[in-house]
Amino acid sequence: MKLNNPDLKNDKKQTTSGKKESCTKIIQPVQDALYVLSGKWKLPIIISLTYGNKRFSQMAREIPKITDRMLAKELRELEINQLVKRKVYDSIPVMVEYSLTEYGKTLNPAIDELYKWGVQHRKKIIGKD
Amino acid sequence: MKLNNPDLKNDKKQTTSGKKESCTKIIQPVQDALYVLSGKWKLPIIISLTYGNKRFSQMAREIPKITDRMLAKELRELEINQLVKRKVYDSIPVMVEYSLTEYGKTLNPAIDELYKWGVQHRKKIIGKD
DNA sequence: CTGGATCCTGCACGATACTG
DNA sequence: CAGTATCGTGCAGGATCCAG
Repeated sequence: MKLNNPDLKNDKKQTTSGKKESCTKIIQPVQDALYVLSGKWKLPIIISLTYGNKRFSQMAREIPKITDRMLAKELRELEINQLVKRKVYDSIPVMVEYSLTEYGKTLNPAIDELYKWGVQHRKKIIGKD
Repeated sequence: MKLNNPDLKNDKKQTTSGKKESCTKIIQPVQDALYVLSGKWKLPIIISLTYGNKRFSQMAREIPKITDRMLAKELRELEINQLVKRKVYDSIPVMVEYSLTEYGKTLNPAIDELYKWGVQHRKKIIGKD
Protein backbone atom coordinates (compact mmCIF):
# COMPACT_ATOMS: atom_id res chain seq x y z
CA MET A 1 0.00 0.00 0.00
CA LYS A 2 1.39 3.36 -1.00
CA LEU A 3 1.43 5.83 1.83
CA ASN A 4 3.19 8.94 0.69
CA ASN A 5 3.42 11.11 -2.32
CA PRO A 6 6.46 9.73 -4.14
CA ASP A 7 7.54 13.26 -4.93
CA LEU A 8 7.93 14.35 -1.32
CA LYS A 9 11.17 16.21 -1.13
CA ASN A 10 11.67 19.84 -0.21
CA ASP A 11 10.02 22.22 2.22
CA LYS A 12 9.56 25.99 2.64
CA LYS A 13 7.19 28.55 4.14
CA GLN A 14 4.97 30.82 2.13
CA THR A 15 1.38 31.81 1.54
CA THR A 16 -0.55 31.93 -1.70
CA SER A 17 -1.51 35.57 -1.49
CA GLY A 18 1.07 38.24 -1.99
CA LYS A 19 4.65 37.01 -2.40
CA LYS A 20 6.52 36.76 -5.67
CA GLU A 21 8.55 33.64 -5.04
CA SER A 22 8.60 30.64 -7.35
CA CYS A 23 5.19 29.05 -7.58
CA THR A 24 6.63 25.57 -7.48
CA LYS A 25 7.13 26.10 -3.76
CA ILE A 26 3.38 26.40 -3.52
CA ILE A 27 2.57 23.67 -5.96
CA GLN A 28 4.37 20.90 -4.17
CA PRO A 29 2.54 21.08 -0.83
CA VAL A 30 -0.77 21.41 -2.63
CA GLN A 31 0.04 18.29 -4.58
CA ASP A 32 0.92 16.56 -1.34
CA ALA A 33 -2.51 17.43 -0.01
CA LEU A 34 -4.22 16.35 -3.20
CA TYR A 35 -2.39 13.08 -3.06
CA VAL A 36 -3.78 12.16 0.36
CA LEU A 37 -7.22 13.40 -0.61
CA SER A 38 -7.16 11.83 -4.06
CA GLY A 39 -10.13 10.05 -5.46
CA LYS A 40 -13.78 10.75 -5.71
CA TRP A 41 -14.81 9.83 -2.18
CA LYS A 42 -12.22 10.80 0.42
CA LEU A 43 -13.50 14.30 1.03
CA PRO A 44 -17.14 13.22 1.13
CA ILE A 45 -16.20 10.57 3.70
CA ILE A 46 -14.29 13.06 5.80
CA ILE A 47 -17.14 15.52 5.63
CA SER A 48 -19.56 12.86 6.71
CA LEU A 49 -17.40 12.17 9.75
CA THR A 50 -17.06 15.84 10.69
CA TYR A 51 -20.76 15.63 11.47
CA GLY A 52 -20.28 12.94 14.05
CA ASN A 53 -18.91 9.44 14.44
CA LYS A 54 -20.63 7.03 12.16
CA ARG A 55 -21.03 3.37 11.48
CA PHE A 56 -20.30 1.82 8.13
CA SER A 57 -23.83 1.42 6.87
CA GLN A 58 -24.73 4.84 8.16
CA MET A 59 -22.07 6.40 5.99
CA ALA A 60 -23.03 4.25 3.06
CA ARG A 61 -26.49 5.74 3.33
CA GLU A 62 -25.41 9.32 3.88
CA ILE A 63 -22.93 9.62 1.06
CA PRO A 64 -24.84 9.74 -2.19
CA LYS A 65 -24.01 7.00 -4.68
CA ILE A 66 -21.00 5.57 -2.90
CA THR A 67 -20.67 1.79 -3.05
CA ASP A 68 -19.71 -0.48 -0.16
CA ARG A 69 -16.55 -1.39 -1.96
CA MET A 70 -15.37 2.19 -2.38
CA LEU A 71 -16.40 3.13 1.12
CA ALA A 72 -14.38 0.30 2.61
CA LYS A 73 -11.41 0.95 0.38
CA GLU A 74 -11.23 4.67 1.00
CA LEU A 75 -11.80 4.30 4.73
CA ARG A 76 -8.82 1.96 4.83
CA GLU A 77 -6.60 4.48 3.08
CA LEU A 78 -7.77 7.29 5.31
CA GLU A 79 -7.05 5.15 8.34
CA ILE A 80 -3.55 4.40 7.08
CA ASN A 81 -2.99 8.11 6.60
CA GLN A 82 -4.23 8.67 10.15
CA LEU A 83 -7.09 10.89 9.20
CA VAL A 84 -9.71 8.41 10.37
CA LYS A 85 -10.01 6.14 13.40
CA ARG A 86 -11.76 2.79 13.40
CA LYS A 87 -13.20 1.23 16.53
CA VAL A 88 -14.72 -2.24 16.66
CA TYR A 89 -17.34 -3.18 19.22
CA ASP A 90 -17.62 -6.89 19.96
CA SER A 91 -21.35 -7.02 19.82
CA ILE A 92 -23.48 -9.31 17.74
CA PRO A 93 -23.62 -8.45 15.04
CA VAL A 94 -20.33 -6.60 14.96
CA MET A 95 -20.49 -2.88 15.09
CA VAL A 96 -17.78 -0.56 13.85
CA GLU A 97 -17.53 3.10 14.63
CA TYR A 98 -15.56 5.47 12.46
CA SER A 99 -14.41 8.89 13.56
CA LEU A 100 -12.04 11.64 12.53
CA THR A 101 -8.69 11.82 14.25
CA GLU A 102 -7.51 15.16 15.54
CA TYR A 103 -5.29 15.27 12.50
CA GLY A 104 -8.25 14.61 10.28
CA LYS A 105 -10.02 17.58 11.79
CA THR A 106 -7.23 19.89 10.69
CA LEU A 107 -8.61 19.55 7.18
CA ASN A 108 -11.68 21.48 8.20
CA PRO A 109 -10.59 24.96 7.02
CA ALA A 110 -9.65 23.65 3.60
CA ILE A 111 -12.91 21.77 3.25
CA ASP A 112 -14.82 24.82 4.35
CA GLU A 113 -13.26 26.94 1.63
CA LEU A 114 -13.90 24.31 -0.98
CA TYR A 115 -17.48 24.16 0.20
CA LYS A 116 -17.96 27.89 -0.02
CA TRP A 117 -16.48 27.99 -3.48
CA GLY A 118 -18.61 25.06 -4.55
CA VAL A 119 -21.77 26.83 -3.44
CA GLN A 120 -20.87 29.90 -5.45
CA HIS A 121 -19.95 27.81 -8.43
CA ARG A 122 -23.20 25.90 -8.31
CA LYS A 123 -25.10 29.16 -8.28
CA LYS A 124 -23.16 30.41 -11.26
CA ILE A 125 -23.70 27.26 -13.29
CA ILE A 126 -27.36 26.80 -12.48
CA GLY A 127 -28.01 30.50 -13.07
CA LYS A 128 -27.03 30.50 -16.68
CA ASP A 129 -28.43 27.15 -17.77
CA MET B 1 -16.91 18.33 -23.89
CA LYS B 2 -18.52 17.96 -20.49
CA LEU B 3 -18.93 21.21 -18.66
CA ASN B 4 -20.85 20.60 -15.51
CA ASN B 5 -21.09 18.05 -12.79
CA PRO B 6 -23.93 15.80 -13.95
CA ASP B 7 -25.22 15.67 -10.38
CA LEU B 8 -25.88 19.40 -10.12
CA LYS B 9 -29.22 19.77 -8.47
CA ASN B 10 -30.01 21.38 -5.14
CA ASP B 11 -28.68 24.36 -3.24
CA LYS B 12 -28.54 25.56 0.36
CA LYS B 13 -26.50 27.72 2.70
CA GLN B 14 -24.35 26.36 5.47
CA THR B 15 -20.81 26.21 6.72
CA THR B 16 -18.75 23.22 7.63
CA SER B 17 -18.07 24.30 11.19
CA GLY B 18 -20.83 24.22 13.72
CA LYS B 19 -24.26 23.31 12.39
CA LYS B 20 -25.90 19.92 12.73
CA GLU B 21 -27.70 19.66 9.40
CA SER B 22 -27.34 16.74 6.98
CA CYS B 23 -23.82 16.44 5.71
CA THR B 24 -25.01 15.70 2.20
CA LYS B 25 -25.80 19.40 1.93
CA ILE B 26 -22.10 19.98 2.39
CA ILE B 27 -20.92 17.11 0.28
CA GLN B 28 -22.63 18.16 -2.91
CA PRO B 29 -21.02 21.59 -3.32
CA VAL B 30 -17.64 20.15 -2.42
CA GLN B 31 -18.08 17.55 -5.11
CA ASP B 32 -19.03 20.29 -7.54
CA ALA B 33 -15.77 22.03 -6.74
CA LEU B 34 -13.78 18.84 -7.02
CA TYR B 35 -15.37 18.17 -10.36
CA VAL B 36 -14.12 21.41 -11.88
CA LEU B 37 -10.74 20.99 -10.26
CA SER B 38 -10.46 17.31 -11.07
CA GLY B 39 -7.26 15.81 -12.32
CA LYS B 40 -3.69 15.98 -11.37
CA TRP B 41 -2.81 19.31 -12.93
CA LYS B 42 -5.62 21.85 -12.69
CA LEU B 43 -4.65 23.27 -9.33
CA PRO B 44 -0.95 23.42 -10.16
CA ILE B 45 -1.83 25.30 -13.33
CA ILE B 46 -4.06 27.72 -11.48
CA ILE B 47 -1.40 28.28 -8.86
CA SER B 48 1.15 28.97 -11.53
CA LEU B 49 -1.13 31.62 -12.96
CA THR B 50 -1.81 33.27 -9.63
CA TYR B 51 1.83 34.26 -9.75
CA GLY B 52 1.39 36.20 -12.95
CA ASN B 53 0.29 35.76 -16.53
CA LYS B 54 2.34 33.15 -18.29
CA ARG B 55 3.04 31.75 -21.69
CA PHE B 56 2.63 28.13 -22.56
CA SER B 57 6.25 27.10 -22.46
CA GLN B 58 6.82 29.11 -19.33
CA MET B 59 4.18 27.12 -17.51
CA ALA B 60 5.48 23.88 -18.96
CA ARG B 61 8.81 24.72 -17.33
CA GLU B 62 7.40 25.92 -14.02
CA ILE B 63 5.08 23.04 -13.29
CA PRO B 64 7.18 20.03 -12.37
CA LYS B 65 6.72 16.97 -14.58
CA ILE B 66 3.72 18.20 -16.53
CA THR B 67 3.69 17.23 -20.20
CA ASP B 68 2.74 19.51 -23.08
CA ARG B 69 -0.23 17.34 -23.79
CA MET B 70 -1.65 17.59 -20.29
CA LEU B 71 -0.91 21.28 -20.04
CA ALA B 72 -2.80 22.00 -23.25
CA LYS B 73 -5.66 19.71 -22.31
CA GLU B 74 -6.17 21.09 -18.83
CA LEU B 75 -5.80 24.69 -19.96
CA ARG B 76 -8.57 24.06 -22.43
CA GLU B 77 -10.88 22.73 -19.75
CA LEU B 78 -10.06 25.57 -17.41
CA GLU B 79 -10.80 28.04 -20.16
CA ILE B 80 -14.15 26.38 -20.86
CA ASN B 81 -14.97 26.63 -17.17
CA GLN B 82 -13.99 30.29 -17.30
CA LEU B 83 -11.24 30.04 -14.74
CA VAL B 84 -8.52 30.87 -17.25
CA LYS B 85 -8.25 33.40 -20.08
CA ARG B 86 -6.28 32.82 -23.25
CA LYS B 87 -4.88 35.67 -25.33
CA VAL B 88 -3.14 35.14 -28.65
CA TYR B 89 -0.59 37.62 -29.97
CA ASP B 90 -0.10 37.59 -33.72
CA SER B 91 3.64 37.62 -33.61
CA ILE B 92 6.01 35.25 -35.32
CA PRO B 93 6.23 32.78 -33.87
CA VAL B 94 2.84 32.89 -32.22
CA MET B 95 2.76 33.85 -28.61
CA VAL B 96 -0.05 32.97 -26.23
CA GLU B 97 -0.60 34.50 -22.86
CA TYR B 98 -2.63 32.75 -20.20
CA SER B 99 -4.09 34.43 -17.17
CA LEU B 100 -6.61 33.83 -14.42
CA THR B 101 -10.07 35.29 -14.82
CA GLU B 102 -11.59 37.15 -11.89
CA TYR B 103 -13.59 34.03 -11.30
CA GLY B 104 -10.46 31.94 -11.27
CA LYS B 105 -9.03 34.16 -8.59
CA THR B 106 -11.91 33.34 -6.28
CA LEU B 107 -10.30 29.95 -5.79
CA ASN B 108 -7.46 31.59 -3.91
CA PRO B 109 -8.73 31.06 -0.35
CA ALA B 110 -9.35 27.38 -0.97
CA ILE B 111 -5.94 26.91 -2.53
CA ASP B 112 -4.34 28.74 0.34
CA GLU B 113 -5.90 26.40 2.89
CA LEU B 114 -4.89 23.37 0.89
CA TYR B 115 -1.40 24.75 0.72
CA LYS B 116 -1.20 25.34 4.44
CA TRP B 117 -2.46 21.87 5.18
CA GLY B 118 -0.06 20.41 2.66
CA VAL B 119 2.88 22.09 4.35
CA GLN B 120 1.88 20.68 7.73
CA HIS B 121 1.30 17.28 6.25
CA ARG B 122 4.65 17.25 4.54
CA LYS B 123 6.31 18.07 7.83
CA LYS B 124 4.47 15.27 9.55
CA ILE B 125 5.38 12.71 6.93
CA ILE B 126 8.99 13.68 6.51
CA GLY B 127 9.38 13.90 10.28
CA LYS B 128 8.61 10.29 10.96
CA ASP B 129 10.32 8.69 7.99
C1' DC C 1 6.55 28.51 -29.94
C1' DT C 2 2.05 26.38 -29.19
C1' DG C 3 0.06 22.99 -29.34
C1' DG C 4 -2.65 18.59 -32.01
C1' DA C 5 -2.84 13.45 -33.30
C1' DT C 6 -1.97 8.76 -31.95
C1' DC C 7 -0.94 5.04 -29.36
C1' DC C 8 -0.78 2.71 -25.06
C1' DT C 9 -1.23 1.48 -20.15
C1' DG C 10 -2.76 1.18 -15.51
C1' DC C 11 -5.87 1.83 -12.31
C1' DA C 12 -10.02 4.15 -10.34
C1' DC C 13 -14.41 2.93 -9.98
C1' DG C 14 -18.83 0.40 -10.69
C1' DA C 15 -21.74 -4.01 -10.49
C1' DT C 16 -22.69 -8.08 -8.48
C1' DA C 17 -22.34 -11.87 -5.54
C1' DC C 18 -20.86 -13.70 -1.31
C1' DT C 19 -19.32 -14.29 3.96
C1' DG C 20 -18.40 -14.37 9.30
C1' DC D 1 -23.86 -5.63 10.11
C1' DA D 2 -19.45 -4.74 7.90
C1' DG D 3 -17.21 -5.74 4.82
C1' DT D 4 -14.35 -9.11 0.74
C1' DA D 5 -13.80 -11.34 -3.87
C1' DT D 6 -14.18 -11.11 -8.59
C1' DC D 7 -14.91 -9.28 -12.85
C1' DG D 8 -15.32 -5.69 -16.26
C1' DT D 9 -14.51 -0.95 -18.15
C1' DG D 10 -13.57 3.77 -19.23
C1' DC D 11 -10.68 7.12 -19.15
C1' DA D 12 -6.85 9.84 -17.05
C1' DG D 13 -2.62 10.55 -18.17
C1' DG D 14 2.30 9.34 -20.10
C1' DA D 15 5.33 8.90 -24.46
C1' DT D 16 6.26 10.13 -28.89
C1' DC D 17 5.92 12.31 -33.21
C1' DC D 18 4.15 15.89 -36.05
C1' DA D 19 2.51 20.77 -37.62
C1' DG D 20 1.31 25.77 -38.46
